[in-house]
Amino acid sequence: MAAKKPSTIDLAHFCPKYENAVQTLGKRWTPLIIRALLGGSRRFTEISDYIGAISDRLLSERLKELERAGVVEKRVFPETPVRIEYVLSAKGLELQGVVEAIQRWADRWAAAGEAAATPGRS
Amino acid sequence: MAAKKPSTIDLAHFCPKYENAVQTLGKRWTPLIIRALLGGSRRFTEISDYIGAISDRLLSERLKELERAGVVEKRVFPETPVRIEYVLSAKGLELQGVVEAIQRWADRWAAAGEAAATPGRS
DNA sequence: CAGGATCCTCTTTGATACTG
DNA sequence: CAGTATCAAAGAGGATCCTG
Repeated sequence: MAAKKPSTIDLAHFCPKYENAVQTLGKRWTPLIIRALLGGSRRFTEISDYIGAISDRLLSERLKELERAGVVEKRVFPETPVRIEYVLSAKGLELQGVVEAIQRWADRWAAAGEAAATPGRS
Repeated sequence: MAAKKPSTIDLAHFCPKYENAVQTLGKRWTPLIIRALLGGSRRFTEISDYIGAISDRLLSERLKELERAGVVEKRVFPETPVRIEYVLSAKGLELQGVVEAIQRWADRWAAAGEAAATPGRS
């Protein structure tokens, strides 16, 4: 079993936009980065601290991806030493709805099906 | 650079629920599987056809993960040959909000920042 | 501070083949 | 039909060292 037939069920489904979005947002750390930036512009180290366990390499990589996707903007302040801040673009800000939807779902179903779960804040 | 300071920004942020949800939903193919099942119960092959490029091994793996997470239920009909259908649980059905949020975002920002993009349906 | 460059390891994925 | 088993290749992730 592996052949790809044209499919039996109606395919009013193929949605490159959705798949694209999922691919952009679904990578590891990305949702956390978005969440970190919803609070306003942040510096590299702040985001890193916020997330905690991410490596510099990955954070750098994700930020670049998000920049390319037009979700995040990078602001460079020519001070000394240079200060750099990341902020959500208009496109990025609208992700708040997605983040909230996930949050609501997570809150509602916390521990329902998984381990007893930690009382952790939401 | 790697030290973990208590962080400068306020951390009313640590949210295991959100992270958990993201981890469950963020794996490759999962969002597509959810989407496939929002249309009702589907058989293994139907989901496979719907998604198109997923391998049996992966689909099987994802379905089991989703079952464990309480998002999907497996129905076995003791016919001959046996028929098996997958359907979203109550918990899974509530993911519609998440899917829609992503969908709205994707539609609004299609191709804004990425390649010209295909005209593909949403 | 804000990363870039490397190296190396652990997963994930995708073919393929086989089963009840 | 509905998977499971196996395996090799690809990719993601982490740690470390190094700049401007």
